[in-house]
Amino acid sequence: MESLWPETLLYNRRKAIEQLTRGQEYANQLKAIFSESIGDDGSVGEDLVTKILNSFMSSLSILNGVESDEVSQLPASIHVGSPCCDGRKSEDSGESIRSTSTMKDRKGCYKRRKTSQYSWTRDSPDLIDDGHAWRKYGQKVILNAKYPRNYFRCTHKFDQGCQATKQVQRIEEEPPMHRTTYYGHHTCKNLLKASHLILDAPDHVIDSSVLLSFSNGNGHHNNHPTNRQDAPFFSTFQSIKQECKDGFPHDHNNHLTHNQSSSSDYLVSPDDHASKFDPADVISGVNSSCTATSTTTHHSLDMDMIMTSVDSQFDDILEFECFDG
DNA sequence: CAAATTTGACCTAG
DNA sequence: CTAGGTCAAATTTG
Repeated sequence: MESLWPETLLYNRRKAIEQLTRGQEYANQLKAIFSESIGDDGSVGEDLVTKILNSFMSSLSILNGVESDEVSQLPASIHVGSPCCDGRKSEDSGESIRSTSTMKDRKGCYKRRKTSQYSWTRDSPDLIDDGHAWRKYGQKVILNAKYPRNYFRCTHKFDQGCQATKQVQRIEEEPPMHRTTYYGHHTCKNLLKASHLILDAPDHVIDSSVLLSFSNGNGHHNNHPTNRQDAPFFSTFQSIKQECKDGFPHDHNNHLTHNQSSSSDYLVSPDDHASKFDPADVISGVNSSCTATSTTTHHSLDMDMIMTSVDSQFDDILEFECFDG
């Protein structure tokens, strides 16, 4: 297991490059669509696609540069948002044990993430199962929020060292709206890996407009008035867990209509610009340029393909972020 | 009975 | 000091 490290890195980076390249291709296609089918305000979209392309290009060049450089640098810089390791604490994330001290004495064994970790937020009208197994570990009343915030971690935190975490909070009652913020990335091998696009919605449903708003740095929360929009992503997932139980008072019946669940996704990342190679930085760079609105099915499909590329290479690269070993 | 949730205490970043 | 993220004992669920 442990001897596989460099190989895995190489392999994963190659895959990442592959995915990026594919994304670049898709972005090119999208650009073509924009430039030919839209007359008036297509320039905005086209501009954005150009930016996307640029991001893809620079990401690729960075990755390629690293490839030719040296692999040994990777593990150090790859630790993106996990703030915990200053170096003085030998304990590392992911391993279970903390029980050595008396049960009541939890001093020092808290590790708190917050502020400087990449997060990915999704607003959705229903509780959407993202295909991962989550375990609720807390609930908090938040100061100016009407509804409590629920904390989930990956079920495989201890058996597989998966550091993924999410927070779910209802943000609206009337049309039930929930904001889910994801932290960290799944390193667990989970069966329902349902991560990407189902997107088989037939004729009708998809014509809703898509807004992908990925921002990084500074602006923690979404102030953009428009960042709630329908997106045809994440439609059909298998099991809807009951994340609705307590944090979300009534409405126990969340019958998620397939194809219909809309959500808005955006990425928030900290503002530290590491000067070294930082996969997540690269990705977020790509992501941050993916801000586009489109109104046709084709466009949303294209965007989805791009996002799939970005997403999967995100997974690829960050897979070795915390290798548990 | 094991796994998941609840819930108040605990802890820490800001 | 406080808000909010995490822990873990108690409780519930399957």
